[in-house]
Amino acid sequence: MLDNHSPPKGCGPLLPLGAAQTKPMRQEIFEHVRAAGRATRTDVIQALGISAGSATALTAEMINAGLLREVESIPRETGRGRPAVALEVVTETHAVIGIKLSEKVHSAVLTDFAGNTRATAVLETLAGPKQLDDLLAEVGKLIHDVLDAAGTQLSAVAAVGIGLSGIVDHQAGTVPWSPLLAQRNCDFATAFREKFGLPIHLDNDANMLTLAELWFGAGRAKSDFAVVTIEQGVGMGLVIDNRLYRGARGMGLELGHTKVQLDGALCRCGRRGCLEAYLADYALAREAATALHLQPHESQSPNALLEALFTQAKSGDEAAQTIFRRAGRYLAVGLANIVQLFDPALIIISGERMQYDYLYADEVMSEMHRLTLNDGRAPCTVETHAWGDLVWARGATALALSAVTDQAIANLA
Amino acid sequence: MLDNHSPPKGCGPLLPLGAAQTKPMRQEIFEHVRAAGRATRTDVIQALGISAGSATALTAEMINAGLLREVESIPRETGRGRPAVALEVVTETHAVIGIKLSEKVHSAVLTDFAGNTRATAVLETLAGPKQLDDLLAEVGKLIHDVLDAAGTQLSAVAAVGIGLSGIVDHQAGTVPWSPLLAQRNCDFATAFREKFGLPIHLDNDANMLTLAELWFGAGRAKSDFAVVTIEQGVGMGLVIDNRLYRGARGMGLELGHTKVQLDGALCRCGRRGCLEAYLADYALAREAATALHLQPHESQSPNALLEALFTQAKSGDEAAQTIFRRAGRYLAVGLANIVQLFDPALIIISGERMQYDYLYADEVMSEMHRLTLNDGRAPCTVETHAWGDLVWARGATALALSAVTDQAIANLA
DNA sequence: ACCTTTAATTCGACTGTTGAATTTAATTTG
DNA sequence: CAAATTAAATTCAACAGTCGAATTAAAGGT
Repeated sequence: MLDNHSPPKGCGPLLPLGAAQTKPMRQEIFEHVRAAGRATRTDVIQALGISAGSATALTAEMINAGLLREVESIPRETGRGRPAVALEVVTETHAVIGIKLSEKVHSAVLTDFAGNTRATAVLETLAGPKQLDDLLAEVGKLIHDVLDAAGTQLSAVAAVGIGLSGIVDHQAGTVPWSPLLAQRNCDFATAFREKFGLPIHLDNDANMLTLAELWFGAGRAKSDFAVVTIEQGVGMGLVIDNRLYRGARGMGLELGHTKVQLDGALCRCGRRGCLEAYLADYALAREAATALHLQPHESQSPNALLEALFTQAKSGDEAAQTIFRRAGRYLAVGLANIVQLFDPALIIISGERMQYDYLYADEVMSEMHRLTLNDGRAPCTVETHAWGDLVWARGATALALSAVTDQAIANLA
Repeated sequence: MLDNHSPPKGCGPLLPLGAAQTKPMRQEIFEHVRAAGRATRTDVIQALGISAGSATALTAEMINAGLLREVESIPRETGRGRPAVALEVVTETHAVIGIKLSEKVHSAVLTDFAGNTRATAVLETLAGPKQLDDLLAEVGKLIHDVLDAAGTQLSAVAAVGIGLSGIVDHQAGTVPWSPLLAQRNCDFATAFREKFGLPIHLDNDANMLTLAELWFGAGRAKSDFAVVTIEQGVGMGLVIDNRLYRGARGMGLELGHTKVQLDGALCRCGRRGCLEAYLADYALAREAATALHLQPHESQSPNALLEALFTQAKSGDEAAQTIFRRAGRYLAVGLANIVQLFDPALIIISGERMQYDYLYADEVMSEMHRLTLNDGRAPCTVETHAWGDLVWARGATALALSAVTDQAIANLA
């Protein structure tokens, strides 16, 4: 019957599930109010499916703690019964700063606790890798400027979020590699904390942009979507079940370095056939010289080169058009692969390069749909956002904001 | 100051997080005992970090309910203090059947509540699409056989899990498309329930295999890993945080139809450049005829063709070798893309085709590592398992088993 | 026989939540 | 204008889940 001498080896996963992802109810209420901008207790009760008793107790607690407040003037509507009192986030309690660092320009946004932008700042800078100290000095300048613009001081800031391109370890706060930094494996977070004495949250720029979409943009109403950025490189962010997915080992999702062609075009990373080697600025620029019949020594800035290429293509030049057309086709491949692997309901394409409409042309979309299986289901929607750097910085505020929120709620208990 | 007349639009995700993923503690205890095969209360306390009081109360409750039992004969070890009493799952309470349906042979496994295989059955069948009723008749035969072999009857079975290739909607229990079924959009689950009156859990075969690895195989100790299968098609399963990830819209992860070549080889799906068009059986077979200098009318079974091709390649034939070499290189591309996008700690390659060692050759692995960025981190491990159909069926039992477990625990409260 | 050690149990306390009854604040109606 | 009506918010007893300190249980060591 039962053999006690050979103990069973068992079955099922040996590791426990990731730590409880159930937020305390206080936090869910708070976040619902913030997400709605304003909400009555009844709204909260219905949206979260909680009891009225809990709503009263927990909102009272948070009002008491200065996180929420009742809105004085009720936007009076006709209706019987006791009028509902709207709640809103007390915006003044915590401010956060979000910063996007990039090669030529840094940007910063200061938002209040409700996510409203209070001030912005921009800092032109020299391209090329820098020493960590120099980069932090630029960050200091930015913070100073944005505080100035907001009429506040550093002590009012609860946390800072920073996004930069490259390989960023969000959890550790380190930067294994970035085009902005001369050193490898920078301990960015520690250096920042020493210099500014503020909580810091780092992530790569694609994740920042994805957070911006999740918190402020088209992703707010979607629980699963992907964001693709095409600029200096090709980046990607993914939201699964309303959370930013950072990959199993905390590494970014390197869409730009997925292979779309064996022995294909040469990529910055030294490998061949990466998607980015067909789409990124440098990939177009290096073919542009040929199409524009420039001599090798007639150098221009990459941006000017791309501009010229674009006007050339628009005016009907075959060589210029074929560059964009090929880029578009590979973009379609990249998007199709995302659809096949993640099956998101929405893909958002973003980045300054989106002004070149070859990228969101109908041809690209239809090519993408041709390349994907879709058994009768609604095809994946693709949206294009040609947003500026400030949006990335706002995404960085979202990172800081959510950490500050977690902390503020935890302090209640 | 505060402008009450233009209500804030808010920020942050609008949708709540997915339903609570926190299992009741009873269930965590039960699953830990089952995963360990046998565990004392103290083991449980340490592993789950719970209090001794809870352990006593909850194990007592489950012992009382007949889910767990104390193991009589303690495997006596030297040591002081009160000896710990091991707990184990009461295996007899629930049995489940797992079934893998495929083109030429179906297999079934009957396991007890602890996941031990009690009996197996295999049924040869004709290839080609069938009517749902005919397929269900074959399922009936299989169930009958496996019950016979186990010496039980249908009433002892708590649930059935079935895996089949194609596009399977796990949640709805429907099969939008499968090579096994002549109809599209079969409501398989409903038909099954009507015929057998048993709870049924459907999924595609790649997910079944992935579950098998998670419950019984190399994935048990990993929280994040990918499984790639190469057989008639190329399939993929993904475990994120100890859970099977089914894609944002519940569709499988169609690795086989990711594009690795613009305008590439023709795929079964009618599109060009799909990974599967370079790797799957039919892809190799259609080039095999050329390499083996067969006339078009000299048809063989695909399997025989592949065998012949393989021996030809081994004996040094260039044409045959180049077929395998190309397949291997594209496999490397596919694996590299998985690594870039998901960054798993482990990839398991599985399937009968693994007997052809071109696929797990060192060359393929090193090509894959060449194709991936890895900034100083440990490269992704790749394991190869050439397991038979019964493992897939065992994966199907895992699906049924976890559902039955959820139910049994829920019934306690 | 008595101490030490380890396992398991008991039980009071605490937390987070619910739900019914109640209070509050408005509108509508006789 | 007072009473009825309606809806929002509050109060409060109850309950499930969990913890932790004290206790009991079962062994070995001295």
